[in-house]
Amino acid sequence: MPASFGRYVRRRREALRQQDSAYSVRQLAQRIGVEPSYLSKVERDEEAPPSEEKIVRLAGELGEDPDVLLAMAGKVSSDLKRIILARPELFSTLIRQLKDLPDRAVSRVVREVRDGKW
Amino acid sequence: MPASFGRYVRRRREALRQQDSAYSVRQLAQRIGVEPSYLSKVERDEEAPPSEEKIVRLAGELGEDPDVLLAMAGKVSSDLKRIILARPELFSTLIRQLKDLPDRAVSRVVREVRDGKW
DNA sequence: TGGAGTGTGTAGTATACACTACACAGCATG
DNA sequence: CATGCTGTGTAGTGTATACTACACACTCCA
Repeated sequence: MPASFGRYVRRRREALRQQDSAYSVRQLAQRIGVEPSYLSKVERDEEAPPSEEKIVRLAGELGEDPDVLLAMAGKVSSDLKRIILARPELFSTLIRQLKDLPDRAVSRVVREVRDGKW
Repeated sequence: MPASFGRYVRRRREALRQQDSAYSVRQLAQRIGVEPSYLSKVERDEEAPPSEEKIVRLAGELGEDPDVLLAMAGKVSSDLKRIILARPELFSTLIRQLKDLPDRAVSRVVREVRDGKW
């Protein structure tokens, strides 16, 4: 099973808290715009992960990649969705083709596209 | 604006209905597993599109690409989601890179990956 | 002319999502 | 010893999702 969202957030927050008292549940909750008790429950996986917007803000505060944090919450960023929805046949085919390729191969595609004259 | 989900389904169903009386609201609804009145409202865009499962069955009945029909409903197939969620950094980067490339270029990537020795 | 099939209107429901509001106990420190 | 901060428990809320159940009017045709 993948590391749970809440557990992961709690670890990150507590790590930052060592250096910076601004990372209490209360203060962090305030900065991302939720109630402390809610964040507390989320961190203990007693509540489901919050909305995309809050997760993105959380990622910002924790210095994490929003896409990765969203993934831990089982969500795909809505901007990625929009890209796929704009050309569903193309992207569906491509993504399914890449499904079983190793990371190295996918990375290579990423690089080729970035550098390339496609 | 994109063709609405309901309108599109209705057109498809009515087209098939010309040749085959099995494409009444009632019969089609039964085959996909919903109430006729619900399908009727969906087709008139009075109700939001149904769940992924029903849309996939609908696509099957109408001879449409499930991914395309799902896209019209603003949904990304859950199996695609799972693929992305398994490797969020990689797929997020790739998809964003492909965002502004023309269809031709994306198709080319699709072909290269299909044929290629990646 | 009545029985089957057509689409549709009204009303209601169960579940999930994404939270808030408030209270409370424990610790620390000035 | 009280003030302030820590995390957390309980209860409730508004909105969306994804439908069902039933009834009604109309048309076709045997």
